[in-house]
Amino acid sequence: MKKFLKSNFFNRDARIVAKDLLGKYLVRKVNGKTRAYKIVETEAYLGSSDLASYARSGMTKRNFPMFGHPGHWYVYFTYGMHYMLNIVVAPHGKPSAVLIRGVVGITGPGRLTKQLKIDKKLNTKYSKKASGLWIEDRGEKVKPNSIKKTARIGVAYAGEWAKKLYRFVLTD
DNA sequence: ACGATGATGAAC
DNA sequence: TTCATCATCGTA
Repeated sequence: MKKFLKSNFFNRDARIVAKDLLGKYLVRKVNGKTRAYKIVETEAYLGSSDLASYARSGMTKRNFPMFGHPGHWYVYFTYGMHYMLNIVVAPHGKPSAVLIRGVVGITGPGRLTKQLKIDKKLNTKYSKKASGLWIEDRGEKVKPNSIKKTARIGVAYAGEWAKKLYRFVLTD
């Protein structure tokens, strides 16, 4: 049973979406080949008050997709080398997103985008088959006690926000 | 464990 | 113009 995740799934609090994405499948179609990757690591980034989020200092040329509609991809370039894959969540106008950090077999957000050939061409595209990148629920149950909550990675500068347990990892 | 990498945006 | 960053790879 495959169920395509629509915008109503993403139109919720970033923390809820981040947790619910564990065990779902990121599906990538490139050059006619379709592959599915089980999501095992995510991070939630909240609105403009979240000091760890790029939305912290208002809208910029890079972060504007976060202000768009839930269910759109937000791909940004960082450290001059890596693309990061996020899905825009929460109601329209509230700049939040979920960073997809890892899937089964691929650890790390930069490696994920490299292996799946994800770059800025997908930025602001809607998560659907026609975009070549979408998310499916394949009916797999996730046990609540197999979800680990930790602090987010690489955000030590964010004061109190750095301590919040907004990273979700599927441990089995 | 540490430096190089080098786009983007903020602070100066 | 300088500095730090939602990371990763090479070298040690």
